[in-house]
Amino acid sequence: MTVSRALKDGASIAAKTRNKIMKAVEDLGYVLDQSAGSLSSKRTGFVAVLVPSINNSNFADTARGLTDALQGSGLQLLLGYTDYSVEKEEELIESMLRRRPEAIVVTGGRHTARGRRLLENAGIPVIETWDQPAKPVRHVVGFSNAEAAASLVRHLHGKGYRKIAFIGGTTNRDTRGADRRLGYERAMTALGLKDARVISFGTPPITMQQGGEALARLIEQWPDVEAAICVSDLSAFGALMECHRRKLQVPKRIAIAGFGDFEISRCSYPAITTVGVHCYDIGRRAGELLLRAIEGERKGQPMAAETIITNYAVISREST
Amino acid sequence: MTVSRALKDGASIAAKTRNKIMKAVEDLGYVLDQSAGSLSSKRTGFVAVLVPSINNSNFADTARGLTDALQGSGLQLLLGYTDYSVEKEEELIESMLRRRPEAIVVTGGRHTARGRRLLENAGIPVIETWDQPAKPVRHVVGFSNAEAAASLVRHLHGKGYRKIAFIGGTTNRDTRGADRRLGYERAMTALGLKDARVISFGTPPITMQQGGEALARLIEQWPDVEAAICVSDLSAFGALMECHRRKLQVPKRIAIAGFGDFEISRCSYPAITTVGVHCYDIGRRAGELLLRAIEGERKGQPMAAETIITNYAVISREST
DNA sequence: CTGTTAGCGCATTCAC
DNA sequence: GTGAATGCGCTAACAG
Repeated sequence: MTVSRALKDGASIAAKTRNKIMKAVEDLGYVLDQSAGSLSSKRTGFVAVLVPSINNSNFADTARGLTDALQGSGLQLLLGYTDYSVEKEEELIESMLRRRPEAIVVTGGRHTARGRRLLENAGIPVIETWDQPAKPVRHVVGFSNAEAAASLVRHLHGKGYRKIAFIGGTTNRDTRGADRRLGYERAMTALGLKDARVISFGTPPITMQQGGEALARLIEQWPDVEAAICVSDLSAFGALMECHRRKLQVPKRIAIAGFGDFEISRCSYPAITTVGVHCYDIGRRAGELLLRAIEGERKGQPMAAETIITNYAVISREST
Repeated sequence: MTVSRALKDGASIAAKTRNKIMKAVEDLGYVLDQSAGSLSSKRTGFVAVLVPSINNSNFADTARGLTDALQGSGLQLLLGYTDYSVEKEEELIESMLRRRPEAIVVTGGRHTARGRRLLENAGIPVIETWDQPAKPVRHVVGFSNAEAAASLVRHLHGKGYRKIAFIGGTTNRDTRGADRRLGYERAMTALGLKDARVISFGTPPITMQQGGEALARLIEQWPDVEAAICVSDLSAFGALMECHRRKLQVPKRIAIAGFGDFEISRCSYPAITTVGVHCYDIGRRAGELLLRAIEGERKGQPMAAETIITNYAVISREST
């Protein structure tokens, strides 16, 4: 018991005893066993985080925001990749819960029925991010992808563009991508622009290269198109480079816009108009929310459900 | 005990008993507690993985390769970000070991003295990746960054370039970046090109934007430069876009090359010459190696140290 | 195929 | 400031 205390921080131990213990620890190469500690104390120090993917995506920034927020709290991320599938998400929720995380962060508000049930009954704080679900499980840190995309449509409309197309993936697996398309369609209708031009190409998340190929199709199918909104900056960049190859002037001949404000859209030439969505902040604020929620649980005073809507803004650049 | 068995896969349980148990599990919303299981069975099912960063970097691909390799093995990644610092790495090694991972994967062969000691005494398989250490702790999956960079220099030399510059970060924190610069310098000397032109700009990992700014400096300092090798594709892309802005023709006026074969170098216009390094495969093969090593440990037959050198190759594209 | 016993390595709780 | 007893929830090992 004395050793256990010596290895904690805020315990009262005689300096002499502590030194003796520390020397033994050093000599033996002793390392605390946290699984045993967790079992006994009922605190695992884990936070489960489920993201669709971590490669070339905004979610990497969100994960970093979370990591930073949890810095020094003694909590550790348990990261899982759903690969944009709610079925995979369900499996992951279950396997994560076996590790007894003290909170769980998921991406989006769509889950399988069982996945949702698992979340609801987990007995730990749940945070849904990157979305604004109609019926959240509990806490939310996100924004409406549909509304964000709509605001981009209105922005382009305000600049005089009328024949505006949307480039996205073929399925609705990427629910945020699907929401963006929905927002595009609604905004077009609301503006009296009847002929929505949607190119669906590639399994989400669509790559730079697929963005380029989609642009080729777009030009072929609707040669009179004036502007293309891409489901993400990566595909927008691919589309932009395809324009370079085809000697289509951007934005003179065709305007290109993306979504997400990746570094690439800031640095590319021309720089790409996009919707900035504060990926890092979503993680950061989710982390802060979660710290308060865990604190509440430990004290036996569960936190009331909280919804944080993060900002987004159209960032107008040279490509439109 | 019967319940415990019913929830495993390969146990012999009467179908009737199993159904009864499963029903109770469903009704109660029971979820196994794996920390308790780990304590008892001495298998945590964790694999610790330390990478410098996961944002916009090759390491995200390596992590994905590892994830894929471990798919279905029941092992779960415990990911940590060292932020390119060996001190942070040391801390992370220690905190990871408290979780009793069954293996640990680190990036690079440079560690603090204590970090190395912790790895050596951990009593689990250790894999160093992304490097070819002179004295590995145990297993290695990587390649020589210096040699890879040197081969790029020789490639450019073969194409007729002589005034070849190197753009990298200011410090040696990014040891792989530092190795690449070293390889560049050695190769220049070996080719009889005495005047190495090194631009050090920005804290590693250097961003697209910093790549652009570094190019501006390069042109200013050595207007006669013929080719620039950038420490990574991201900075190469930034440099390329800066050339666009300054109306410097690539590769006519100046050639640009990167490192890492990110998607961006394939898709940008002009496409960027780079060194392909199989990031995903490093993870994948580390994962496979680690599965064998863990299997060996469980059987009490530790695996002999193994070194897997992964391929790299100069990929010549339009930018040179 | 099912059940009993024991113990994994800690932290909680209480006694001194 | 230190220590003894106890149990966290599971699985290994063995018995039946």
